[in-house]
Amino acid sequence: MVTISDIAAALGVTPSTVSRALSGSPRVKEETRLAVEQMAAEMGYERNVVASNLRKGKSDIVGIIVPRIHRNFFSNVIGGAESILEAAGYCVLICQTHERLEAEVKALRTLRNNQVAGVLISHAIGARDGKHILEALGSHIPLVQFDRVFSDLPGAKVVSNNFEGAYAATRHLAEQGYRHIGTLAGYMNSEAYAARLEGWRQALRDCGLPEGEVYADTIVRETGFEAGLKAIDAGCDALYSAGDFSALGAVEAARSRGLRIPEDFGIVGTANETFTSLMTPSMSSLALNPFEMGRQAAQAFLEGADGVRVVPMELKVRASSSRNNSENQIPNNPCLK
Amino acid sequence: MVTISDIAAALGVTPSTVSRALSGSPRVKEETRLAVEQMAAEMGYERNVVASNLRKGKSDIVGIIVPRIHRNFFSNVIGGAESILEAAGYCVLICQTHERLEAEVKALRTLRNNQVAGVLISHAIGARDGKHILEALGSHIPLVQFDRVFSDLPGAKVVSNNFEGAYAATRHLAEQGYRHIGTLAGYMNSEAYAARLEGWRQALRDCGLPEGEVYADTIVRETGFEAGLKAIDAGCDALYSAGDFSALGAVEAARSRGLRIPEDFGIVGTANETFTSLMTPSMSSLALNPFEMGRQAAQAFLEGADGVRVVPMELKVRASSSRNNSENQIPNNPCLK
DNA sequence: AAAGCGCATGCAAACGTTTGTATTATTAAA
DNA sequence: TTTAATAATACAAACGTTTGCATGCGCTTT
Repeated sequence: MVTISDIAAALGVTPSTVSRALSGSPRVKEETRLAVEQMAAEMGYERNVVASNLRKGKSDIVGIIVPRIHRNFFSNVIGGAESILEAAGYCVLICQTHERLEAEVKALRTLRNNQVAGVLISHAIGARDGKHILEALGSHIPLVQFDRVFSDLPGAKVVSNNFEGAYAATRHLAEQGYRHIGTLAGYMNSEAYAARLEGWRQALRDCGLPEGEVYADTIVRETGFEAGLKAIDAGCDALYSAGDFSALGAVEAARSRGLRIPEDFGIVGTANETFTSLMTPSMSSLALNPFEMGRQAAQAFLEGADGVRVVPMELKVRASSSRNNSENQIPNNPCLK
Repeated sequence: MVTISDIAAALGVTPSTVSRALSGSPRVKEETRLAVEQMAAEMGYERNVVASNLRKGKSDIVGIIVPRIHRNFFSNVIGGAESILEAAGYCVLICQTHERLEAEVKALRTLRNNQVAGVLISHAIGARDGKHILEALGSHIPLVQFDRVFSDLPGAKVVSNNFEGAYAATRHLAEQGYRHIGTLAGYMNSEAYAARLEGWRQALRDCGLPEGEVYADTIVRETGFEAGLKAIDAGCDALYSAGDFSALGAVEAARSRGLRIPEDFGIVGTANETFTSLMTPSMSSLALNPFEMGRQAAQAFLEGADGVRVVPMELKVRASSSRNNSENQIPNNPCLK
């Protein structure tokens, strides 16, 4: 491997001059810089980033910690963050926690030990608060949280307008003539899920509908199925689900009870997973905007800005909630596109 | 940050002894090791891996380069590799190429500059051969290729039994009584797709069916739709598709021509994407075993072994190819479970 | 008792870069 | 022409770890 010393020797200058020339310091003559650059190219020099990182005390790596990369949402966040970070000369190191707190702590340790320039994180369900996070990461590495955030942690946060989104979804169900709208809620230690629950609740109130059933901690297909059965037996004719997989379970529950969708039973999920548009009937879903959230998180890191950024959600109306009862339409639903 | 020198000073020994103690060298007394470990824990020491990497000339990072992380296949490969590598004390750095050769080359450069311990890669469609790869990565970093491999590159390779899998899928269609079976093939510069094409061809021969239509370079939904229309117009009553998304497109094409699935038109995709089991009718698919491929790739890296490892595929028979024409069943199809 | 050996540790040089300070060459001002 | 100021480069010390070689000590062997 060719080093700056090799280049320096070849040109009869010192390594420091070469270093400065290559990093664009104004302390070298233009002529020298050109000579250095040409020689570097000629000799096939590439900067040893490990040495550089050691000396500078930080690297050009940004860590991204997510529960699972194969979730559409997270892989798109990563894509969005990557698009910004790559352009800014960073490379990204991706860690999965599989929803386990220990894995999250371990990932933070690993990133700290690698002296990453910053960390973008969406917490594992297993994480209850921000204490461990700060302890594991230390306080001098910039931290940006997205989607699943802890308000007690410092640094920037990027979230969806979960309240407004769930409100719009629920209101849409009401417009379609459903009158007994329950919800498949997520984990209540997550602010995002809590906000969706409140949005659902508020929409019911505003539409003059009775309080609906809440089925908490239903995130996956299986629990969605079970909760779906319970909801149907309790008399629900529609569900707003805070997740798509649980919504899918509920669809199967409705089918197993012989209900037609959307005629007898309506459903709106959340996250706009790929399968929602491919299944039959296609499923309405409250889409997050993960790519934009990733972009915003990366921007927040680059700018070193604190504060909360809100990325709007968008309701994708599909077959599972489209009864077309136009007489029930509530005009001017602001969130409905 | 506390360093080994701090620990050494606190104990009245030298940094070298501390270093040896912490890395489990047999050259320190058991007693000393204990004292060092206790002091390290007490002072909250954590090894500076950047410095360590610089000195050792390599890191504990393994790079994984894939076209897109959100593809089910790749995210599962990553999961499999992670499960092995993490246990072995490595952490993984994931890079996406978005199917672009330049991005692949850039990722390899980045990994090399970070002195990763090894690279696991599945090539971008844009990559034509292994020349650029070796040039960008250098020759002293172990390289393991999976799924999309170039035989002209050194190092281990992990592939599916594409020929046998496609053979089984096609034969299954023949068993179900389909008589005019075309194929939606992938890109022919990929050995995996080429092998699937041959498996399809061989199955037709062995089943005494006429040569079928080949629609190459159809990988995505749109091209699958167009090729599907052509296939139907050409008289096909079934398709083996080398991808699931193109198979989905073909399903939509059949629908648009008023054909019933599976009664009038049969289809088997490849990859077993999530949506295949969720759509209606559910789609048969030739499942890859990505998690196992990831495990094998990681193992190959750890063992430093060259050679090719073959991971078997599994045909998932679902509604899109199930006419239940039992009189046409070919007994003892070895690949059919 | 001297020589030989093995064990535990110390010493010091690396790994390749960055950067504060010192030095020299160049130009401008007096 | 001398002096001051500035530009360009050189010098050298870091960053924290690892590791070959040297050292010293206590023990066995002849």
